[in-house]
Amino acid sequence: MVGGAADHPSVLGDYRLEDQVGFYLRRAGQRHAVIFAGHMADGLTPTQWAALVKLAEHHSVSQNLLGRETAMDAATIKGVVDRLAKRGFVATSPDPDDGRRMRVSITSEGIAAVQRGLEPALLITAETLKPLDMAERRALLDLLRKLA
Amino acid sequence: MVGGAADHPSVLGDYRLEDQVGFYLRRAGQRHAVIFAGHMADGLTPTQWAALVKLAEHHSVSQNLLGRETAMDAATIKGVVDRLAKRGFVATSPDPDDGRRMRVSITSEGIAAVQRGLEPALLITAETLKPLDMAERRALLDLLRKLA
DNA sequence: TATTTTTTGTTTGTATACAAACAAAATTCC
DNA sequence: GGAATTTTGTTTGTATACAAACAAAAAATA
Repeated sequence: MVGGAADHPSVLGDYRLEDQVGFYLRRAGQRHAVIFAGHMADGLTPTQWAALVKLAEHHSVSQNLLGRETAMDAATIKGVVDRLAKRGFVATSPDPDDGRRMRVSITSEGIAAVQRGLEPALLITAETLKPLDMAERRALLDLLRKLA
Repeated sequence: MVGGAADHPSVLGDYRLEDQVGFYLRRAGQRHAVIFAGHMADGLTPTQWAALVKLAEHHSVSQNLLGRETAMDAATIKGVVDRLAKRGFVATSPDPDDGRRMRVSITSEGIAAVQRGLEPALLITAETLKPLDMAERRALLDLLRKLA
């Protein structure tokens, strides 16, 4: 007799939600999101923060490229940029050299927001990794990098 | 001179998006979601699948408890249950012993969907973990469990 | 040059995810 | 028994996330 425990329908066999990576990736992501929302300045979301950080490095990139560098597809990055623009952290202008492109650049207010968010950002990463010792943190980062 | 590279504004110091767990948790979750959507039967989403699997184990639980066991808050599990109910995979009824509770149970069609989804589900986990060897898979699961 | 393909951005629709505010029922505490 | 608290579920609003369909511009190719 295999996979037919008395009080469980045999449909699932040995399959358990608690054995699947996807389940834990979702849980870990949720926990991180809560920590992020609890610490970040100006109510910036993880994706908004990612976009601002990239813009602080590049100062000006096309909207889709910004999305690629921050792991967001075209539809998602558009919403993020729109919301950042509405708050004055980012400015958009048509690319004079390419009629398709929308150039996105960070404003001085956006830079100020990055400055306010930097300490919280470090805290967020530290708090997320708090359950792990240093070797485990390195291992997790390595494994996630391989996975993505 | 620290943190002031020539072509980078010094705002960020040593902070890099690519060093933060949150960024990789998001990326890994996205990759898993794509793999999931590419293989799962009946167009079931990860959360819908999680709910169905839990219901296949329990057969009948309250809506909020189902949410807790599948890592969804009250508002989220409601939407998931509503959509599963609309497709006939799940049935809801008021709990006779507790006027607040909504009892959720899996239907025979829901069980059939779980049967159809089981092989894809195993494939999804395998494909997600493909970049890692066996020791790394165990390590990742352990670390994510500690994290969540 | 003309056609095809690719890239870029937009819009719509569906599905998480959570905060906050709310109502109703059950439980706890005095 | 009665009041305060907790639990359960709903609704609204905001923000990802992606598929699919579309349009416009640029690049590649014949």
